[in-house]
Formats: sequence, structure tokens, C-alpha cells
Amino acid sequence: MPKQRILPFILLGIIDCHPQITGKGITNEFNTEIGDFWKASHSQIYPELKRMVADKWITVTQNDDNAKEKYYNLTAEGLEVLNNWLTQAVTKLPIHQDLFSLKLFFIKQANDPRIKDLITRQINLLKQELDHLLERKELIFSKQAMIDNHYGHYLVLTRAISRTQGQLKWLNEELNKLNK
Amino acid sequence: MPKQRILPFILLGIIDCHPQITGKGITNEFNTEIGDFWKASHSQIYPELKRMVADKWITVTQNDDNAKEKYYNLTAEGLEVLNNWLTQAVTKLPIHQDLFSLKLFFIKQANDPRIKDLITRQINLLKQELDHLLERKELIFSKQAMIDNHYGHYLVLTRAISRTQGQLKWLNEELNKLNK
DNA sequence: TGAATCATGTAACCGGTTACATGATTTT
DNA sequence: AAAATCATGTAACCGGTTACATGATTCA
Repeated sequence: MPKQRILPFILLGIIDCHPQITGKGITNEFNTEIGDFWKASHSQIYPELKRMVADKWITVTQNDDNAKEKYYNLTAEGLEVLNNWLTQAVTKLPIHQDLFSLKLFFIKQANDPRIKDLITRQINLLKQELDHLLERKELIFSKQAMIDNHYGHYLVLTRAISRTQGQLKWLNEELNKLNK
Repeated sequence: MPKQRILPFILLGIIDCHPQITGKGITNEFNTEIGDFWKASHSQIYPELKRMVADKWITVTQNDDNAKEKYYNLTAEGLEVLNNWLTQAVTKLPIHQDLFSLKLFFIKQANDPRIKDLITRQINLLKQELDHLLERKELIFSKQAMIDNHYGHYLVLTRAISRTQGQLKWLNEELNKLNK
């Protein structure tokens, strides 16, 4: 069996959250909101939208004001497909395709200076990431109403923050051990 | 520019840790040790080994006892390439291509029962993962000498354990909030 | 009106997976 | 000796990326 494609469901989810969105708008979502845990480029998105229109999961309309922009909306069937997908259980954990772990893995001696280098740099990367996430939380969820109406999104963001903080804590502890 | 291929470096790292390893042995490494953060199938590994022999990064020898097994070792150049790669800084965090976050992201209301379902199942998955990781730590690193001689591997494993525990803690807390 | 940009679309390429294939080795 | 398995190898396919292309719109 060919393995399950995820992209069409993501597009359904985005269109559900942003009715009347354009292809470009969807592309932007991948650069901002969703970008932390999924990537897709416009050259992948446009053909996919075409297929989904053909499958009657979404509809496309054009505005007379701007001849080239296309606006997408869910059909009843599309919404059903989305909800069905959301209901399906997740049965496998993702693998963390993680260069940091990978390089660390192959370094044998604790006193190899590259271990300290790797950890120090990873700390810096994670600090930037944490700042970015906290900024986004502040920006998007400063009002309680936004939390209530986008609770899943809120959870995902706070989870990412918690995870990043946890990693930073661990890395700092290890760095201290190495410095002793 | 085409993006950096990682697989050859992983193979170098594996062969460095396990001189005289076979192609099959390398394949097994991906099912056990490295499997948590990288996947590769034998049909990807064999052609890659061939290329690496052609590039003189590794050597291949055959044993008279078993005509079909091939044994691989690093050349001086291969070791240099590996060490050079390990020294290069990691400049980007991996994206977490994570179905759990993705589905959560699209569920809007906190009282949607699918949130609780997702979290409960994720907890179960992570518990299994944690057991597995703790077992491996016990198995591989019960002796201090193993820690000292494979310190990077040890760090990667303990980091994965810490991360998994952190996630479990967070998920349980969220589940409690939802149950209040 | 020409230049720059925007929104959409297409084509070539590439890494990785699944499925199939082969010859050697072990098992019964 | 036949059957099952093992270690290696190959081929077809597919999702995704990079690069290129086009027509509409905005800007100077």
C-alpha cells in the first residue's frame, strides 16, 4: 500500500479555518502558522488544490476585481473528509530527523570538544526558537477569546514552548556537567 | 544548490563504530540504534555503499567462508570526511513532522472530544516509547565503561528519555485541565 | 508606459519507498 | 535434495524541491 498522503488534509484544515482563502494565502500559512511542523511549497500546493477541486472536496471561485486570484472553500464533502481524518487515531510517533542527535551519536569521547560545540550551538538555536514561539503566543493568544476558539492551535503552540524549554534545560545541565 | 545528503555520513559513522560490518549489519543498525532518529532501507543502503567504495571513502572485502557477505571499513579519507562533517555546525532545527500536532491544530473547541482522544492515545504511544528507551539504556549502558566510550550515543539516548518524559508530563497536565 | 511584483502554474530532477529478483547458505 | 531463509541487488514509482515560465496587476 502506498503510504498515506497528508497534504490534502492539511489544505482542508487550512481552508476550513480560513474560508475564501487564496492559494497564495495557503502558501503563506506554511511559512507562518504551520511552518513549525510541516512544510509545503506553492508548486506542491497548486496542483493539489486542482485535484481537490476535481474531487469535489473544495470549490474555487474567481473575483472580478482580480482576475488571477482564486478563492477556495470547503464543500460539505470536504468538511466530512476533514472531520473523518481528524477522528482517525494517530498510531505512530514521528521520527525526529535530527542532525544534532545524529552527530552527537557518532562522537565517542566525552572530552571531545565537538560535544560542547554542538550543545552550545543547539542552545543558541533553541533560544531563538523559544523567543519566536513566545512572541507568536503573545501575538495570537493575548485575548482569551482566541484561545477558546482555536484551542487546538493554542495547545500545539504551548506544547512547542514547553518542549523547547525542556530541551534547553537538559542541554544546559549537560553543559554544566561537561564543564565540571 | 541541491540540498545536503545525510545518508553517506551516517554510513561512515556506523562503519567507524563497527569496523568490518556488512551491508546487512548496517541495515540492522537503522532498525535498532539509529532507528529513533533516522530511517533508511536496504535498497537505499546498498547502492550508497557502492558509491562510497567508488569514492574511496570505504573499502569492501569478501570472506572466503561466506561468498555473499561483504565487509566494509573506513579508509583514511573516509574517516577524514566523517570527522569533517561532525565538526560542521548544525544551523537549523529540524521540523517536527508530527501528525499529533497537526490534527490538534485544526480542532477548534476545547470541549471537542477528539482533543481528549488524541491526547490519551499520544500518552499511550509515549509510554511505550519511554519503556523502550529505558530498556535500551539499561541494556546498553549498565556498565560505566560503555558510557565513557560511547558518550555521544549515551547523551542522545538520555536526551530522548528526558524529552519523552517531559512530553508525558505536559500531556498529563493538559488532560487534567480538560477533565476539570 | 515600462518595470517590478504578484499569483498561479509547469517541468525537471532527486531522495526514498515498495516491490521484485537473484544467487548463496542453511535447514529439514 | 528440496525448501526456506539470507544477503545483496535492481526497478518502478511517488512525494517533494528547485528552477523556470506566464499572464495579471501595481508602481514608478
